This record gives sequence, structure tokens and C-alpha cells, in this order.
Amino acid sequence: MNETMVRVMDAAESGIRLRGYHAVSFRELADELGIKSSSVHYYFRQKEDMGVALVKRYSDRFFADLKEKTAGARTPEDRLRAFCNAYRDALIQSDKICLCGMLGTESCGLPVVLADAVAAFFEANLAWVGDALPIELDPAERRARAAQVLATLQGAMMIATSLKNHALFDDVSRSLLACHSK
Amino acid sequence: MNETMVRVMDAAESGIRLRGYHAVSFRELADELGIKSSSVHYYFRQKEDMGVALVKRYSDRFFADLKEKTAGARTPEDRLRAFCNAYRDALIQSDKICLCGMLGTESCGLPVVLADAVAAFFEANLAWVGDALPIELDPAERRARAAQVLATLQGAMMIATSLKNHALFDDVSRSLLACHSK
DNA sequence: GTCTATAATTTGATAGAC
DNA sequence: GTCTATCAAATTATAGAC
Repeated sequence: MNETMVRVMDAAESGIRLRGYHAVSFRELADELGIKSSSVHYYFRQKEDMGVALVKRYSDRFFADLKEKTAGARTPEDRLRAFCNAYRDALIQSDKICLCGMLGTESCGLPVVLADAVAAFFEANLAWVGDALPIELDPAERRARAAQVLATLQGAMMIATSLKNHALFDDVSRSLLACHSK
Repeated sequence: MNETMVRVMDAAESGIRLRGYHAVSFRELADELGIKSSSVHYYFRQKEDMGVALVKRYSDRFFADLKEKTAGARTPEDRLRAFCNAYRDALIQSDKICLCGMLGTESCGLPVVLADAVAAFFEANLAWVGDALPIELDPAERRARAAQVLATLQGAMMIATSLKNHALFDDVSRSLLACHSK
């Protein structure tokens, strides 16, 4: 992966996470990087190709980070805390909501391949959290709680950003963990 | 309020809730209604004026609906259930996420007046839920739990739409209410 | 109130030189 | 791999006739 390609992807991810898929254009990315929009097209023939590549990279990084964070986690509580922290880092370190949170919201207006890639990210999240929950719970209950965890964190990123109040994310995260401790 | 204006607003709200602010254009709205884009501009000089009017109407309707739904609610559980149902109805009846959920997500890319109107909607939501929670809880705890409730429902609408699975919203809503029952 | 006409800009995308 | 040049379409928005 070429250096220019990385810079294009970084700028595109940043723009989409801040303002949305339709608010980011090839020309704007090119200007930001001091290149021409045709050079951006050299790496991504169509905009949706870029979107799909971004989701793939984002997803890989997210689950790699999650793996690191759960290296020493033994209890369901530990694993859930690690999951919350993975989302927290995504928000706080970059001051942007989740890439798939943005794209999932815009889902109905996106190319189908892109919407599908985003849905796959969420399914993988649900599977991960479902597996992290106590084994005693029945599968339907685990699935429901996993959805609750994912929805809460995604929603919290959005509200915290809209209200320009990152502390709100931590408050929500704490309340959520309290729900699932015993 | 003129009938054409209502039709414009209905079409615009629908489009934005499905695909986002930047994916809806005056020409597209006009074509859909069989009028000209200059007629849309007659009602809303700028796109951001339309956005602000939409948020105001949406907010008024939402809180009116909430008032109806809580007419007989006496306990915190009843009021919380009514709140969940207000969001549920917004999602299920129209098959679209919350207008402010969409705009809040796109917040950083919106005209400031519009982003502010959306933030005000969320603040009003937080105040409402905070007041609905048990009086025994201290204010900070109520604020945190209110944020959790709002974030969960907003996130659940988004995930349910992305995964094309409305039942997920109900599962999440049930888990959330279970958290806050005793 | 709705229209025609149009301005000024931006968009995604391509062809082809270097 | 990056560029110039260009296209066709779409965008927000306005002026002015009816």
C-alpha cells in the first residue's frame, strides 16, 4: 500500500467520520493533500470502492485493538469493559464518531456494497459481545444484550459529539457497565 | 402553513431521515412533488432554513406525542416505557430513524444553526428523561442514566436500520427497561 | 404562489500526455 | 504514479415574468 494511498484513506476516513459520506468529495481530498482528484481516482476508481476499503481497514484495526485490550481479560465484566474502551478510544483519541456509526446512519443512501460492509461490521460486533457475555445466559438473551451494548456505545458517541461533551460518553459507558455487573 | 409547504417538508423529512441532509436536494424534492425547485426556495430561502424548520416541527410533534403517551403514567417505569415507545413509533411507523439521530450524526458538517437546533432537541430529551427517573437518585446519576437511555434508543434505531432488523430495536428496548426496573 | 431561465459552483468520473 | 484537460450531471441559489 502506497504512501499516497494511505494519506488519501486517512483524509477520507477523517472527513467521513466528521461530516458523512456525501459531504466528502474526491476534489476536496485532493486539495487537502496537494494532489489532483484524478490521482485519487487512480487509487479508487469509484467512490464506493474507497468507502469499502475504508470500512475494511477500520474493521481490521478495530478488532485488532480489541484483541490487544482483551489479552488479560478473564471475566465477562473485563471483556465488556475492554469493548467499551475500544469505542472510547475511537471517539476520544480522534475526536470523531465511529466510521461505521456514520455510515450505518446514512445506510439507506449508500451504495449497496458499502451498506453491506457496514452491516457486516455490526454483525461481527454483535458476535464478539455475545461471546463475551456470561455463558449462563441463553443465546437469545445474549444476542439482545449484545445489541444493547453496541447500540448504547454507538448512540453515546453520536450524542456526545452533537452536544460537544465527551464526558457524556464516559457517563453512559459507566451506566451501561453497571447494568451488566451481576 | 400552506399545503405545498407541508408536502415539501414531509418529503424533505423523509429523505433526510433515510439518506441524510447532504443527500437531499431541492431539485429532487421538487421533482418528487411535481413542482419546480424555485418553488421550494419560495418556502425556504436556504436549505438550512428548511432544516431548522424540520427540526422544530419534529421536536414539537415528538414531545406532544410523549405527553399523550405519559398521560396515565405514574411510576418511573411507566414513563420510561412511554419514552421507549415514542422512539419505537418513530422508527416502526415510518421505517426511518429519528430526524435528529441522522442530523446529530452529521452534526459537524451542518450549518451551525441547524446543529444547534439538533443539540437542543437532545438536551430537551435528557431533561425529560432525567425528570422521569426516580427522585431518590442524585442529579448526576439521573443525568447519566438519562444519557444512557437516549443513547441506547438512538443507537438501536441506527443498528436496526443498518441490519434491516426492526426486532433488534425491541430487544434492545426490553434490555434497557430491565436495567432500570429496580 | 408558481413558473422559466440562468448563474456560479461542485460533483463523480474518464482520456490521454508525461 | 501524477498530471492536464475535460465531460455530463447535479448542486444551491437568484432574478424576474405571469
